[in-house]
Amino acid sequence: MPSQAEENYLKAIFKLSGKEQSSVSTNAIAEELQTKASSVSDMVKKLSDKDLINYVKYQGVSLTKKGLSLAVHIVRKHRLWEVFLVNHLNFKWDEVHGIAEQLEHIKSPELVARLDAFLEYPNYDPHGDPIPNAKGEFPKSTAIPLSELTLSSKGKVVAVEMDEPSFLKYLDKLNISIGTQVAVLELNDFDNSIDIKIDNVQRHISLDVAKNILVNVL
Amino acid sequence: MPSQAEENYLKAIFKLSGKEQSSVSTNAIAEELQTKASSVSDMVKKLSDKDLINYVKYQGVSLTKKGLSLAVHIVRKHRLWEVFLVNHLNFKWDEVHGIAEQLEHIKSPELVARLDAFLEYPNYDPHGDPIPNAKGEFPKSTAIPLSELTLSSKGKVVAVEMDEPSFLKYLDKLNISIGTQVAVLELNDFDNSIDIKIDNVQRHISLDVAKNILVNVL
DNA sequence: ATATTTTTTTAGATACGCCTAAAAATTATG
DNA sequence: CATAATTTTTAGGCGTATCTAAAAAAATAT
Repeated sequence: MPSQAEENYLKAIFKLSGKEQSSVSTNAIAEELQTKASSVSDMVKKLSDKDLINYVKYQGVSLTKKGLSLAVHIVRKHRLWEVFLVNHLNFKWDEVHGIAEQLEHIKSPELVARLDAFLEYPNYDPHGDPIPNAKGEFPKSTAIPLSELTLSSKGKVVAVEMDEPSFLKYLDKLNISIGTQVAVLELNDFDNSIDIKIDNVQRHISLDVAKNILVNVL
Repeated sequence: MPSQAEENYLKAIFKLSGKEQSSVSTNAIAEELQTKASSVSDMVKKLSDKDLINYVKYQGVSLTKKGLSLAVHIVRKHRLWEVFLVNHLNFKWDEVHGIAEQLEHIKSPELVARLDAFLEYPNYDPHGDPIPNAKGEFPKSTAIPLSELTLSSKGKVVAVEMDEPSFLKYLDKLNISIGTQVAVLELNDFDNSIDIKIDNVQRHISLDVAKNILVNVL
């Protein structure tokens, strides 16, 4: 049974690997987990011994089948708990990440199954992130980053890809939440910022922000 | 902030101290936590340094005000989660202890407050154990062990004082649950066992079992 | 292609929480 | 009350997870 620290490493590697599950560097993991590269080197050796990651010295790491399955299951628990916190305990979307980080380590398959049922098998968490099912399969998505919308096209916000409370509060201020419709008014070449219309109000957002907002093209 | 291990020690000391919060021996703690006396000696020193327990070598330990407050708060979390698991996730009363042992260590005062509200401020957990409020105050109780009922008196089961699944399943088999009415038919002096009537069926229970069932005299 | 910079690993240390074995203190017994 | 039995503590060790500092490897630049 993986320790809490091990689980956090697996989750970080999963997150950093992205869709293509590409190789991840020691430094990137250290940055993600706010720790030192030397600590990562140590841990990576252990995870490799346990056959949870593929690791060749100086060449980064990737998850094995076993490691991937574990990582996905932790993500599943994290997101299910977030749904519970927001939908049933009335937390706001920017308040739940830290608590879910703790809850995701609770070990009880039965609990996960019953929580999932209690929540009525949600497909997305409060940030619009997909929740893998018990088999580890993610719901299909056709969402693209807002930053890739073309001029004068429209989109509906379906997810945000950053959990930092400050970012989420910023979106609240802009009146952007899951379901919000946006229209692209202007693409500014010089800094790649975008002018958008929300609820008939014009807003200006940076590339960094636009990259972290996922939309379905309308 | 106390570690998970420290919290478990505080909880064990609280439990063993009983109502009068009397002094607890190293060995008793080791037994309760299924660990070695030497480990307890180590930990007890640390908790004493942190001013969470009173500790004089070779003379057992007791909780300080600070330690007591922490212990009560952990008990509060444990029991609130048990209510959630049974009332909302449909677990049976013998299935929740282990899961609650994990959940009780989640650190978020806001979560506890909201969970409490969601559960509608319960006073008792699924085993009938009292749930302290946010201030750490326990609901008053006039319950006594079934073993202290007098001949031909009646009582209503309000709590059971043992979490072991095997014990709880045994009670299920006897048709004893919270709310069950029992009448004392016979007190057997030789082994202190008791004959009781439940739902018009006669049952025979040992002193050990009777001690762990709390009743209100009717 | 050699030197410099960056990344990664190793070496050695620390805190935590546990263990076994042995010593010390306390309690029980003849 | 002295000796035996029990309880508790200490001493020393181990695994986990972290760190700093130094060495090694890889990537970059001149």
